[in-house]
Amino acid sequence: MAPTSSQVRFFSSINHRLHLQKRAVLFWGFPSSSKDLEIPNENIFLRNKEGLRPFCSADSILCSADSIQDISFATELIRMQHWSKLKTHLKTTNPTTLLLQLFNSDADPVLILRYFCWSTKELRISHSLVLTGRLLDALAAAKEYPKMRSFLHKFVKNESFSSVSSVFHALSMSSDSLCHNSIIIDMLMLAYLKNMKTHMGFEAFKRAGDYGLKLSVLSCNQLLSALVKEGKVEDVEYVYKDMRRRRIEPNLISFNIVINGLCKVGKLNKASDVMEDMKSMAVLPNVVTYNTLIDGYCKKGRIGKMYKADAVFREMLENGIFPNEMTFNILIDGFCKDENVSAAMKVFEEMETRGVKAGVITYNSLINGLCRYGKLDEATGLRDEMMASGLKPNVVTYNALINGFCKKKMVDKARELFNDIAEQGLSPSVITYNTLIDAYCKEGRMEDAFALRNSMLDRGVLPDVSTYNCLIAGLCRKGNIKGARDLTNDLINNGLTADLVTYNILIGALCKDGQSKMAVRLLDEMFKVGLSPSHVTYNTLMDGYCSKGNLVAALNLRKQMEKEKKRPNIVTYNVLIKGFCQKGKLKDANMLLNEMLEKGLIPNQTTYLIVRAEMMEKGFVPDIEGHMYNISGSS
DNA sequence: TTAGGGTTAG
Repeated sequence: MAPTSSQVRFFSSINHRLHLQKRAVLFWGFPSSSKDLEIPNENIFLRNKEGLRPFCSADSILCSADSIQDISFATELIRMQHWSKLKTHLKTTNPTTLLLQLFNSDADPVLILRYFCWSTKELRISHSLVLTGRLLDALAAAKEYPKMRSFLHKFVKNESFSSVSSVFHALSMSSDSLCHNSIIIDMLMLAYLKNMKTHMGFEAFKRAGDYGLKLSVLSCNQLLSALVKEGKVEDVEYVYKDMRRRRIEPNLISFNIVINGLCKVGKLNKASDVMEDMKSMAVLPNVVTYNTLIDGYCKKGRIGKMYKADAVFREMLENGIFPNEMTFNILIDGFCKDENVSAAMKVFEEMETRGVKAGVITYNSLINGLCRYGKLDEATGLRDEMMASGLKPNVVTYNALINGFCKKKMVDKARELFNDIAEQGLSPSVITYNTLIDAYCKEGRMEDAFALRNSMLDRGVLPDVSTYNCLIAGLCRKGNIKGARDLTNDLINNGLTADLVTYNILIGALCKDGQSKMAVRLLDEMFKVGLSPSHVTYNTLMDGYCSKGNLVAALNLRKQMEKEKKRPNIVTYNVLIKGFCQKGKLKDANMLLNEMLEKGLIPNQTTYLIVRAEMMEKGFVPDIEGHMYNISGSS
């Protein structure tokens, strides 16, 4: 069989490509030794005087009567799955040559696939990427899509060394059908995504564009969704723009995913823009779109966020989209977290007016809101109301209540609720344990805390990094820094990773102990392990330096913080103002106070207390007359 | 293939 025109086109640069291929080790299977990594020569086309000619061509294989008999015999063995007989047959025939013969004889692609997989597994043969591409092309031509999917899934799962670029390269060598290659790459991208190899899926998306292959919206949506879950919103924006450039029309789901991604990182204006985009493309926002945007404003909005969330809700109603339970849950939770439980209760009433039934999550949000502000009787009452309406509290309901009692320092009452959980046929979650463990630690009852940690192990609930953080913080409060360090090592030995909170706790403890230098070492360590220090980290360290009177070091940290694109917040100013006041530098403190106000930061109760205690009592009148109203905050 | 609730650090 002569090479096709595309093969000729391709193989005009075969020598160069083969050289590259050998260097890049392009295989789909499992090499068992370095020897297996050598390129098999069955695929090599040799240059002769006439031009290009396959080494294993029709002349050399299929024109001999023996070969035809051989291939029919082998095909039959594969069809019957007589593998031991085929193994005997292969003592005289190279397995890869047989594969080529199967391709050239136009055998049923499903049979070729069967042989391909068997020879990979049983004979430990690593078929080249090009041959694998050829198999996929044959399967695509036969529209054997489920088989392709399952093959690609296994390939991606087992393949640990083939780069995305090598796969594309090989595919361009093995098939000249844009249509088949598009289908193959579309499925390959999905396989990467399903195997949690999002970065490879993203690369496949980009390369598909370079190669002019068309991807489906469905697969692009999966990519967008995976990127959102990994928090890679810049990549989400790239894919979204590129989809439009490549004329892959985004559908409602694509828009919803993109809006969600943007909302999750607080890019609310961009999210609104995307909503306008979709309208201009005649894709009308649905209840999910509105819920996503409302939730974005609730969770990531700044000043007046609930006003904006409510405005989006009203717009939704005007556009004739009916809110569902989730819409109300989002608003209720938003108002509760905005310290406005009464507004949340109004939404709860509106929900009923509009005929939307409250669910467990609705009650949980309200109960949690009430608990956060110490309204335990109302919270418990709502739990009873919930049960009366036929809804069964779940572990989240209990966690909210337990947390409420713990915050009110009623730990024994919280423990009673904890015991109720099992009676109700529910199981405490790791969060239930963490909440109680933290409460014990805060009361200094370390023995009870550790006993609870042990009992969770007995019940098969694995402690997570938060469990350790609560205990580490407990030990630090007792001044037991060594114990805290040991427990941190224990955390690591148990296969967990210290997180931002762990570092903040340890840094705080070291600062409190006067060991600011050691604390800064931990800050450096954070960068090394790829953790980004937060406001809490910097503020804690600055507080440590200020307590030691080292204002220069504290101000340097503020500079470093700003370099890291962290704008000083209210706590930063409170820490610095307190530091300057304690050093008697009241004018500097006052300058900081004004700077804070100029930046639009509204001083809180702590600021007020510092100013009153440190400045006014020393006879210094802060230059903030017009702002005193703000400073007293609640006045 | 898209949207909601509970824990830890200043």
